[in-house]
Amino acid sequence: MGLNARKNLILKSVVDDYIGTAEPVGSKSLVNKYSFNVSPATIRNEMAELEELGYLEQPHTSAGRVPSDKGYRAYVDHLLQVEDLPQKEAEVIRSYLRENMDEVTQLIRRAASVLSEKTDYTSLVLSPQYRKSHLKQIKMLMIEPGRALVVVVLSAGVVKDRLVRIPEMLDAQQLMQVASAIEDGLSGMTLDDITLVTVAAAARHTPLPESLINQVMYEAYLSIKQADQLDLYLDGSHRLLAQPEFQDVRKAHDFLETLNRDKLVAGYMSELKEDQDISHSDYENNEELVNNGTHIKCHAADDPAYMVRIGQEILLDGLKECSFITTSYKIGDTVAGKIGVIGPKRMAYGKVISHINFVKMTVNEQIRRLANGEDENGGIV
Amino acid sequence: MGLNARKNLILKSVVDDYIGTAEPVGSKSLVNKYSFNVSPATIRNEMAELEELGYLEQPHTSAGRVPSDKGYRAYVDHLLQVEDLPQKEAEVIRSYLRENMDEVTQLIRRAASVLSEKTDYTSLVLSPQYRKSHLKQIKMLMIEPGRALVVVVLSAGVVKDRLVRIPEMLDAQQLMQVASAIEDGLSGMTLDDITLVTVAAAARHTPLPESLINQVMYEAYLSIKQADQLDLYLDGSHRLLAQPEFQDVRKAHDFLETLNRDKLVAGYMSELKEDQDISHSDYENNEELVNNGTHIKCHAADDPAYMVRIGQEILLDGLKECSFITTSYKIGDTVAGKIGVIGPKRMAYGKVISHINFVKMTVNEQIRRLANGEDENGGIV
DNA sequence: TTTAGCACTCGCGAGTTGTGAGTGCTAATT
DNA sequence: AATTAGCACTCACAACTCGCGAGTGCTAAA
Repeated sequence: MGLNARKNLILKSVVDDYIGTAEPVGSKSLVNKYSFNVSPATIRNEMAELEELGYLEQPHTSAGRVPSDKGYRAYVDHLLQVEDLPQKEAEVIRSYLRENMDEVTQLIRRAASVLSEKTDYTSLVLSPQYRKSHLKQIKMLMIEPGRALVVVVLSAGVVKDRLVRIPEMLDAQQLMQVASAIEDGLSGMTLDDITLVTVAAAARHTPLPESLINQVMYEAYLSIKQADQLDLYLDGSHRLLAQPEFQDVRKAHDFLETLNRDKLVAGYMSELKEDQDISHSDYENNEELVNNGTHIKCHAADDPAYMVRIGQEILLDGLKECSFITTSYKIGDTVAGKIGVIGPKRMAYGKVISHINFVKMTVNEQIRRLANGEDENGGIV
Repeated sequence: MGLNARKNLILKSVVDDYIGTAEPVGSKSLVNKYSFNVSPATIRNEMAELEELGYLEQPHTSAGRVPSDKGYRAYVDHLLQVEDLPQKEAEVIRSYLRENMDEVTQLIRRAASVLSEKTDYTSLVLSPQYRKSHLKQIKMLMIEPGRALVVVVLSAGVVKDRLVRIPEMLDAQQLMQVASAIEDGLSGMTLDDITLVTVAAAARHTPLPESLINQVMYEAYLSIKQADQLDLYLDGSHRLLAQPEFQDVRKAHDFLETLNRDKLVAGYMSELKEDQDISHSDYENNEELVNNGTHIKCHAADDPAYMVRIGQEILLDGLKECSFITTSYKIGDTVAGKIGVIGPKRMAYGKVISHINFVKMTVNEQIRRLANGEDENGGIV
């Protein structure tokens, strides 16, 4: 199932053109715009074959042709060369992500915002998952009788906290005792491994009566568990309404409705795996195209590793008319959240990928900075 | 500029009908549906007069008529009787807002979500503003050398915190010293009154060298200032796309674009005043309608106090085709955030108002519970 | 004051037609 | 064998017409 060079070129041109115009592209206009040195008739024959092979489809007889999901897939996997971001653009983004930045949450929000703005599509950012992180500290701070702040510090250098109620008769001294008992018992464990039982066991190493401890212990447990809650940040959801494929309000409605179901989307995103099928195949130098039609390719060259889902490959119902490009950012070694851009299948893949890669790199860099306590200019404070 | 009883009835019927159908309503269908005991011709004459007075308008000659902003205003101010929520519906909402609730933020989010779902419009909830609250405590908790958590406790019983960097050489002991010096100097002041100067003055009551203190002091200041940051929660923005007035994608786009500008919308909402012009006027018992055409009425009977902005009265550009109903909820005595529903001008005012009132009451109630440490069933823990 | 009657208006949907960009097929050309 | 000119055909789309229906305002009679 290989394609010759000319078919590749035609396929690429069709996709490029369709990305630009959103109009079915025909043989004649193709010849005009891309200065092939063959006649429209030849292109026609080739296009007919491409259609037979499943890379193109016709909305109706005697309109031009439109890429199929498979066509987009081939385009993304083999025909697209991703360029680096222009220096100037890169600088703008970098400085926006550096300025006055002191919390991971804020960084992530800005990443979403800048991605959406620069690509003109909708961006999605998933907060990091801490399930595999280790608990480093757990402190409890008395706010007033009956209320305390539980502070959970994780190995990745991340701090989460939560306001809780505690028994009125517990004083600050006693609260600290319980907290440090729990900390002693749990520190070093991963969040996944901490259960109500382990917390209870740890808390029991205290001279205080159980009646006092129980509630504190339970709240501590909840606070720890809450630390790895997934948050989703969405930005620029209005932008897709400007795309011609969403002129139909019903589609726009369904799209937005799906996106607004945070938990569903967050769950889906967190399940996405990058390390799927990285066989670069024997495709090379635009000479031959190999595609088994189902595999999802991922560019694993470590740094610019992104993943593209096209159309039906997206398992969320309202988004099957879209393409979704994601990549992971890291806190520490393993903990990672995801950054993504969603747009029409007809999206400007090259542009989006280069932006998403750059944002991912900058976010990683910046997170490292925040953790190491460097200031905005890279020096140590 | 009074209206007689029949004109009022006609106006009310027109608005009711238009709310239901989104179609211009004509004299004949009006007579059919609402069993007036006069002929269409009479209604026509009355409607013509209502148009002359500015309460109705015609999209084009020989279509039916549609309420003008002024018409909606009269409807809302004088013709609408707001009913209480059915017991059953109320119970559903109340239990949803009570279940597993332990943070104000979570409560507010749920309030937005339930409001949007039950009304089928878009809801907006503004976090409380703490500018007038007093600082009660400020604690600093050492996380690791060079990093600390600043915890700010306000009079309303609200706790905010923020992760900051501090000089590496500062130890836990010293950090506490600085923190308690600042707390001593500032506690009792309102957030509005705290400035960099007052913080600096407070921090100076410490034996530590200035070089160490300065950064800590500055971070403390920022943390305090950040505590009264406005947050906006938006829910159900897709729902308005189902309304016929947003079939035009451009309108939908503009609407969403405006709503997505959090800071703009939050700023606008926070400026909204309820205590504007409460002259109930001499209108009574559907006998006479008085309206100066510009004033914005507000129902100030303390508990169900809401405010309605219609069309042009909304000062945000993308929302001038909408109506916006807001009310305030309270934390403690003075600190308040806002709850709002935005929909087409043709919105089901009665339904929305009764929902918003109930949600507001329940939120108030629930906040009191959270602050007093009562559990979900109303008992003391 | 109300209403019947009437001429008038105008959006809307259905039907018609022309145009243009596209197609596939075939036969001639390279 | 691959390419291309030529041609008949298809089909979405925009423009136009036309009739219908629901609405109007006005006038004159009840």
